[in-house]
Amino acid sequence: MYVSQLMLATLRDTPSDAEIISHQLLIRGGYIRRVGAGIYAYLPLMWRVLKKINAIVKEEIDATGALETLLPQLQPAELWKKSGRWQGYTDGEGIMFHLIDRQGKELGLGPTHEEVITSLVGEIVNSYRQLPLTLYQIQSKFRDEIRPRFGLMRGREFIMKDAYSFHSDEASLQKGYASMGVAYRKIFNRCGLEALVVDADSGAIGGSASQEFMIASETGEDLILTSPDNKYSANQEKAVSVPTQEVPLAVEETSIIRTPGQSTIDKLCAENGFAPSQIVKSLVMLAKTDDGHSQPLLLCLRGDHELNEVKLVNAITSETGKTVQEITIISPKQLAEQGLSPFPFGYIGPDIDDVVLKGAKSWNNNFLRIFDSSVCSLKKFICGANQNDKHLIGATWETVGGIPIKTDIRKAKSGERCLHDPTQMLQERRGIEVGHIFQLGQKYSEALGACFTNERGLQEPLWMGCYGIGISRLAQAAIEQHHDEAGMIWPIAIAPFEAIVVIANMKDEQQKELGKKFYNQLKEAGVDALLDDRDERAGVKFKDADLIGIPWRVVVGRDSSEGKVELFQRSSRKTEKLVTEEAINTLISEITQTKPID
RNA sequence: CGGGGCGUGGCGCAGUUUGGUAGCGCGGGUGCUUUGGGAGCACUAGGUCGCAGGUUCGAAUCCUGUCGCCCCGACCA
Repeated sequence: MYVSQLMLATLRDTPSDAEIISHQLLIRGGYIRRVGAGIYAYLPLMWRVLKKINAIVKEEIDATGALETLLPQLQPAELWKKSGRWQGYTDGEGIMFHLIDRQGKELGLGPTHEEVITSLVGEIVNSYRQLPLTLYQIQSKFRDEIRPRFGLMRGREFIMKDAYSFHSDEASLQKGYASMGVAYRKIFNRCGLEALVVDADSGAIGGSASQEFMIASETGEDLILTSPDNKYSANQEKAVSVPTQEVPLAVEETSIIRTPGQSTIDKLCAENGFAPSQIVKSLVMLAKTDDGHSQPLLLCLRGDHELNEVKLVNAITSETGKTVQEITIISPKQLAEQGLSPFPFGYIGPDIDDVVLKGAKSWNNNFLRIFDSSVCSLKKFICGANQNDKHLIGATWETVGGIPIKTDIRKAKSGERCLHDPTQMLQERRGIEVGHIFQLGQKYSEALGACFTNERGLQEPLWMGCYGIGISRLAQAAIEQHHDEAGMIWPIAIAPFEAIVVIANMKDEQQKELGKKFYNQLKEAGVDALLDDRDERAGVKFKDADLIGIPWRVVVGRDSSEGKVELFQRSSRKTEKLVTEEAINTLISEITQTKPID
């Protein structure tokens, strides 16, 4: 490919709406253009990168025995109603774009494909003899993100590889899940990326075991906790730890103290010399469930801990059997709307009476009380006295009415001890989620009636796994991980071109001729080469080559009269002057070395 | 959804406070010079200032509405 034919559109200025470096470089390098919020066009350079990633993904996923398909993006609502996800995905914070067609039928634009694939396989597969079976596809997905950002990182339309496996029993599912995990490691490896595997919450997709593949990056939206021995790593949403020891409260009697204006943990501690770990923090929140009910929550945590909303949602689900759509803090305004008297915010205790909810217009009339495990082990503590400007000091769980539901709803954080080895402390890093694998179990097959006949001749819902890779996100994450001041530095396996031949001065016939000859030889050797034949100054061409991140650059310039060219490696910035033949041989062997052996 | 900010040639921005009929840099085109790290000079094209109303002799500028986009937050009372 000649650069003059490439529609290369590099920008000198950094676009004002791009926040992170990878996003800026993608736009400056002419890889993508924004079409709308969270909607991007992949320009020719980008499409080449995506195709290279796709090829690697296909090879590795094919190698697991999976079959490639292409499923519809436009999906009837009734499928989603069957699985029970329509409401959650379209109401409130729902993420699915949806519409009504001219017949008045509801349709959704696929954010994921469990429903379609499950009902499809359920229709086609009848017997355990046809299992296991894995199908996958690479295509655009649509998600109406609350807030699209960072270019391709969180777009509303993005490219994803999704695979679904079907099994006749759990053991087979676990085997399939494991082999997909191995394939994922190979994929990220081959793409030249350092990926971390972490335990994860399965979130809206559901299911049991689940792991995420993270590209370590400061700009990542996820917080990861790892142990120094690397035996434990988890997304903070899921992470567990041994809480730090609390400061014991040396108080004999239970008493009420006046604490005006001390409605926060910080103020309370500052005024009275308390330690945050001696305080029981009581939060009142509201959970909207998929059956349309609003359930008030009373949550207790140690003063030095933070609520993990993901764990909370899971706790509510396992306690009530209902799916939580949304959790919000209860505001004075909401209380007024419910016709309730104001709560003593900032002074609420674990034993606040359900009476305060009596007469609520649309809420349940009792609190669902969930206490974090670590708060429950406090012998004596300080908590709100359920009256404005008053706290209870020296309280015990007996004096505040005992412990209702006790579970883990706390965020683990760095510096806390690991469960598997208490001598190790958790460390924090940020990551970009590029892959996620789940053992779904029978959740979807049950809901959609996708059954097979098992060895005993009985009908049984299919055992399922699902496995995603964000292709377009992965491409951008690669830049986040590989760049310098001058621009991108693509890992060679996913670079749009492997080498660029720069003719320094197009007016010099000798350079021009040698450059083209060199380029043609590279092409013949199977190298993905680019020839910069533009009538630009050499400096411009160097800047562009650096910016768009081509791994190897060959400069045919002033030394061409002696039959010499310059070989430049983008990643190491090393330059070598070589005679033409030697340069070609060196380059070809460097490039073919890094290609996988088929 | 809450808070903040921004919409002015293709891109990045100034001008808005104090209304007077639009400017700078980059980019584009032409010509000459230059030719190894985003060249120089000259000429040139390109904008009904997001959109719709209103105020005014006169609106990019003031008022009202509306649309779009960006950033922060949406968890500790």
